[in-house]
Amino acid sequence: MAKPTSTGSWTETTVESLRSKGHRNGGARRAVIELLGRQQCCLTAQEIFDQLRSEGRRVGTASVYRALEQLTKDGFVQRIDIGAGISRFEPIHADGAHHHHLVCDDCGKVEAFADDELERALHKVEGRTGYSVAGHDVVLRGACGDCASAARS
Amino acid sequence: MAKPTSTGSWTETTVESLRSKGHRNGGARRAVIELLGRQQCCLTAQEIFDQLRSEGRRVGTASVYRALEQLTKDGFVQRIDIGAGISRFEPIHADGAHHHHLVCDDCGKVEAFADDELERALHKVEGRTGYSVAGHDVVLRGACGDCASAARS
DNA sequence: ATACGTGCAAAGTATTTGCAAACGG
DNA sequence: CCGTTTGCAAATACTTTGCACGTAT
Repeated sequence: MAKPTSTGSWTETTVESLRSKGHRNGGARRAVIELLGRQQCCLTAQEIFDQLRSEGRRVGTASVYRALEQLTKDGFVQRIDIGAGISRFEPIHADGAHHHHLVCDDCGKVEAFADDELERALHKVEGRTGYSVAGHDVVLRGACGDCASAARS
Repeated sequence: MAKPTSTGSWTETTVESLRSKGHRNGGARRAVIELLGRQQCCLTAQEIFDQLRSEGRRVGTASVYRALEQLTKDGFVQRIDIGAGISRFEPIHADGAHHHHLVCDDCGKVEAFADDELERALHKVEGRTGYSVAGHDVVLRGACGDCASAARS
């Protein structure tokens, strides 16, 4: 369970990689990258904006969206669509470790889970599709423990 | 392979079930249900609206959205979030047969695929989550055959 | 100094809501 | 008849775009 994830590595790799592509290291995008690097799971654009504001940074929503779009296009961030009209974003770690999401339809809570057998099954299917599959996304929807017992009582 | 799926059954079951819950059988929702029942894969709300209009029905977008929301809540329709801000909808068939989606990042094409091993792996994981899982959704993203070869040339 | 990056405000889309009229049972 | 359902239009929510200014290199 305790995974030796060097917390800062994604942040550093990402910043360095952008730099080597000739991008500058401006405040807003840097702040977005650093915030994402600290997260364990996905955040909405609004959450990122609010968090940065509450840290005192005078960022604009546009910069957050622009940074996320660029990071997604360059393969550093995965965009996850769970509910209609709200996108969530999380870092893609270089070591290939990744997880999927478990959503409570009731309270809206989002949690992560990982499963090797599922990954293997996905990988097999991907080879059969005729597509050049770049990524996948699995969402399980249902009632979380709390909401399920609340409903039962 | 040949499964005796009586094509109209989902439509009928859904209408009947709504009726038994005391809902009426008005024109707009009925039209949405019938259209969905004829589909093999998912449609966007806009596609449903356009299709109904082109058939000469004077439906409003609101009715389409309201019908879809109700059908989703009652478990007759699955909502699928592929791209940001666009939801897609497809009937949930009673026999449990269902498929997942393959999306081309390039041209936006959406196709369906099904895989038993993947379903088994999902089912196993679902039991371990602590959630009461109501449904799942898998999306594979990448370049379809056409777009991949176009990029290569 | 010179582009790239940024913040603000306005625009653009997808979806939801308010309400009076239409309609099914 | 009565209450659900509907269509329209206005409102909302999230995201994108235009533009002048700031800032890293």
